Amino acid sequence: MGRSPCCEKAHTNKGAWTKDEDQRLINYIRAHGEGNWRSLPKSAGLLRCGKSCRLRWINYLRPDLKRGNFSEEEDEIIIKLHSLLGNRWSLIAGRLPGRTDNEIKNYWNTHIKRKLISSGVDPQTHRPLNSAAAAAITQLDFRNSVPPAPLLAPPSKDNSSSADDTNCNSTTTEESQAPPQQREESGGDVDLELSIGLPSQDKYMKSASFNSSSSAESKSIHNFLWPAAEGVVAAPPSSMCVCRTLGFHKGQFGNCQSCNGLYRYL
DNA sequence: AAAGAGGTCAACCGCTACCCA
DNA sequence: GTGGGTAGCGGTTGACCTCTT
Repeated sequence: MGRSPCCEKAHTNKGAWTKDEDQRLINYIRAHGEGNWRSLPKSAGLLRCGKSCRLRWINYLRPDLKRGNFSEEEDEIIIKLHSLLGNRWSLIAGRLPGRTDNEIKNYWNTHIKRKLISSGVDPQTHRPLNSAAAAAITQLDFRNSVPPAPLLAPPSKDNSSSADDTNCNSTTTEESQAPPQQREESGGDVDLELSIGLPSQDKYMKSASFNSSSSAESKSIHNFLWPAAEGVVAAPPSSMCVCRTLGFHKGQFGNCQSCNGLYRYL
């Protein structure tokens, strides 16, 4: 029962990669490009599972990887994005050029979590630790009713659950990965105003979240991340653009009145 | 110096979404 | 519309490293 394994485990190496294996993989990808991971090991002369090759390349060998310590700025970005996206490491990584989802995930678990805890912030809810219990309860409530404010919405201190929010709503089916509720009253919290650029949208276009049909999860991510960078026109899949009801007309470009992002209403 | 504890991170695993015939 | 193959994701593991006693 179940699927056949992605490779013949009896004939594949596991564990740490050797320099020779790395070099073979690098050489092969330089010559043929990424993709077709299943057949790559054989073609490259590697006794590895395709999955393993892909991971090794993406997380370690890719030439555009930054590696090295995370800067304070990166820390802040990760914290902000995590507060909005939860454990969507690949999406978070997409906003940090040169960083991989695995790297960020590890960094989060080993450094940032601790940093937040030591500063009295719950790393899951991003709320002050002493109100974590209350936050958990509120979060459940929010999933059923009150959505969080969108990512780039102008700070609105007095309308935490306005009608606009209802249109740009965000729900998720994944309990453990639900974006924590935006806090509107927690003064000492992490500043959520995110003013970083969008280096590339390719990743989002390709990501499962964006390609999937209009799930609530997709709406959430689109709503948070799609607003275009300066000079960039974003054209989110129509099924996801929950903001279009807020002032767009079909075929037009414009700013979402709720999240202030640049959209095209398809 | 040695041993144990704790931290780090590369790699693996299992699941899901997507693509295409 | 369906099912198989594939890619990608997030969680977990375990080997290795560093620190502490």
